[in-house]
Amino acid sequence: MPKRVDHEERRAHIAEALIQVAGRRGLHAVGMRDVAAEAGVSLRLVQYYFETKEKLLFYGLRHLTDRFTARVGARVAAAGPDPGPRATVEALLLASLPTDEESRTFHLLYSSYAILSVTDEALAAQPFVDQPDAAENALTALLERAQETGLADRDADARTEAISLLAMAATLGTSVLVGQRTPQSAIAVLRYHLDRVFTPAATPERSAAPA
Amino acid sequence: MPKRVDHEERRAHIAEALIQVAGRRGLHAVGMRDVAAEAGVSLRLVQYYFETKEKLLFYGLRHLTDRFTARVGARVAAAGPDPGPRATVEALLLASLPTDEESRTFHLLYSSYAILSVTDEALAAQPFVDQPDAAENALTALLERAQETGLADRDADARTEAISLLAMAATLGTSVLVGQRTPQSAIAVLRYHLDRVFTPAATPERSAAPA
DNA sequence: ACCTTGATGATACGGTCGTACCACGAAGAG
DNA sequence: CTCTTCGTGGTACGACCGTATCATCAAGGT
Repeated sequence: MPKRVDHEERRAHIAEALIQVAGRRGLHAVGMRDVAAEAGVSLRLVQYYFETKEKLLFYGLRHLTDRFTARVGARVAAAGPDPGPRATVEALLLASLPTDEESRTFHLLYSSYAILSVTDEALAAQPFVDQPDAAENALTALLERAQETGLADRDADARTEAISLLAMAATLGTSVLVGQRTPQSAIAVLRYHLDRVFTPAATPERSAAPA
Repeated sequence: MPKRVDHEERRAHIAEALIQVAGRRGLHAVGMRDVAAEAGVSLRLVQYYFETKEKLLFYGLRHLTDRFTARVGARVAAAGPDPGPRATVEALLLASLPTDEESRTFHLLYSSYAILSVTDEALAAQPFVDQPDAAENALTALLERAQETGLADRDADARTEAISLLAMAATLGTSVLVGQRTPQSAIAVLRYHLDRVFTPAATPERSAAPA
């Protein structure tokens, strides 16, 4: 057999090129030739590793969400060992705001895919629809745990608050993306609601509330 | 001179066709020939009344926002003569949710335009960027007025709450659009926050608070 | 009556896009 | 050594898209 190549690595490299060029010119404007040029390979190779453009786009979406999930996880981990629920939730929400180039690209492309999926049933059947559900469940669990330990308002509805926080983070992110709002003002809005849901109480590290 | 035609009426008709076909197949997929066929005119006429596709798209955006503004106004007016601030705000927010075909199309296309504007500077310079600001200011004023009359929580920050409500309505609308959430659950989330901001107090029609 | 001018139709042109086709190199298997 | 097979390049094809061109019709003004 001739020289064997790691197909998965190649696909990841090409998908990365797709994300880069799509982040600059928009997902709608990217062609196979653009991706090939960005990846530094020939058009034929893009066809070789992804038979069709549709499959390239699907793989690109998967790659995008995987990378972003890892990024959010790293941000949460960077919040420190065993952080309080508030710090965890804040890290989670703020990580999704388009504050740097990578998160900006993610936000733009994820939104583009979501809009595309409304009129493209093949895309709507892709896995990224349950990604928001996972975030919602995780955030709900965090809030419920905070309520049980007395760190969050017990009168609040955890799931509704989780949905609300994620919904706000999404639109605020878009507002930042289109230049209507600054990242700082978006963060301020989110903190406003975190202050409302989380009771000031003791320091987050302490578990016992002083009554 | 030959038969004179109302250009503005023609443009509105063609723009309507653009909105219809874009609502079905997606804004990215619409071509001039599709618009011509939907409007029942020849391709040449679309070129005649809009010299270029870019101008057609710009006009379509304007037409879309105008129609939607009128729709929201009608919804608010339908809330009854001199309704309470809560009823007005609720009508405002619920009118933007994609609950029927027209609002669904609006939400899809407005989002498409917004995403396009991130990578298309000519589109970013279009007027629709200040539309959200107007809604934000109007909603802020409504909340402040409610606070002054004792109908809303005075400890809340009116502008932040206005931003939050609009942000939630936007993302919740998108969630409904992609089929992730039902309109009812979206409405429930919005009502949850309205219940929080607006004090139960007296009936909205009465102006004097009992305390 | 004629001529100007706005409105409309049919069609052609250049470009781009996704995909298909064909050919060649290179590396292990026999 | 040769042959099979994976990887790769170059290029052509057919379709579509936005735009431009040419021609025709119709309705007033003079």
